Amino acid sequence: MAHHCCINQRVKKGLWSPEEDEKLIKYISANGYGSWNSVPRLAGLQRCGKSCRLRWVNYLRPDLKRGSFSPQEEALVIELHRNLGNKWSRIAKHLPGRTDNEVKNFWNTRIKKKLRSQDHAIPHALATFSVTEYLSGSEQGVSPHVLNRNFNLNRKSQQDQLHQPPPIRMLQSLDLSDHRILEQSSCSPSWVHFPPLIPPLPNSSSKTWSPGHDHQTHDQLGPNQQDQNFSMRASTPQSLVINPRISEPDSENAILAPEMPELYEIIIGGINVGSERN
DNA sequence: AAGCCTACCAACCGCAGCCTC
DNA sequence: AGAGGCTGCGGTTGGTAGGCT
Repeated sequence: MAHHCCINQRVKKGLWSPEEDEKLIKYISANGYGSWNSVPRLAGLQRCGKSCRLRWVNYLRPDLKRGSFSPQEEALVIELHRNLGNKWSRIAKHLPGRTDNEVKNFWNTRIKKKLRSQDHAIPHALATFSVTEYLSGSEQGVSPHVLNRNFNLNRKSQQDQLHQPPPIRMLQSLDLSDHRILEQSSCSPSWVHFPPLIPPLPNSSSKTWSPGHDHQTHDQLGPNQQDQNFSMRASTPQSLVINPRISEPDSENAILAPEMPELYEIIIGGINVGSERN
């Protein structure tokens, strides 16, 4: 059955052309998105609204992080999946710049296989030292240096993988059930944080983003992605009204991490012990 | 060089849930 | 209360690139 938004429309399917992307970007840049169903008509696209939304959310959004998952993201995905199951959107909320689709693909293509190949599904690092454990340990004042000793970290190689700025905030959009789950696993959300991939919104009430902040690491982008990034910069105004329906992380409630100097090294070190990245 | 295999990922599909009337 | 519209989510598919034989 055709989706209701596609009924009575001659809609195109399949991959998006650069021209279509450009149209969608231009339209949303100028108007924001209120009703996805009206977007294709108003933007001059022969797509259904659902397809437009998906394209925007998964690919064209300016705050997306492209490129492969970092080891710390991988660790977080594994940990969150352990707690949340296949709740990709909820997992993705904890990974700024990543979409549910991206997380899902990442899980299905990489982690699942990796875990399967390593008896009992848990990478060495997480089997012996999970994010949760570290986090709860940190709260109890366990020195990262002690942990570093245990994992025999190679700081140089870790630094090479760290293309992230210092940690700032994470789990800022946790809902209550997420909090409960993390509490059950003795993990305090206030300690789970991650380098920001997009500039934090100025405040929670203004639903705007500024494409002027270009945080993408261009050398990680494929040619098509670079083109699209270029398009974004070329055509996007300084601010854009985002549909209020889309829930933004609540900056008011965002928990700023006080300091987490070596979390990355610890997680990365652990992961590198148990598995190699490709 | 050609064919096959595998990994990856963009996009689609169908359903559930929310909202409005 | 319930019907219809819409959005978001999770599962799945299909195309493509790269490696191997």
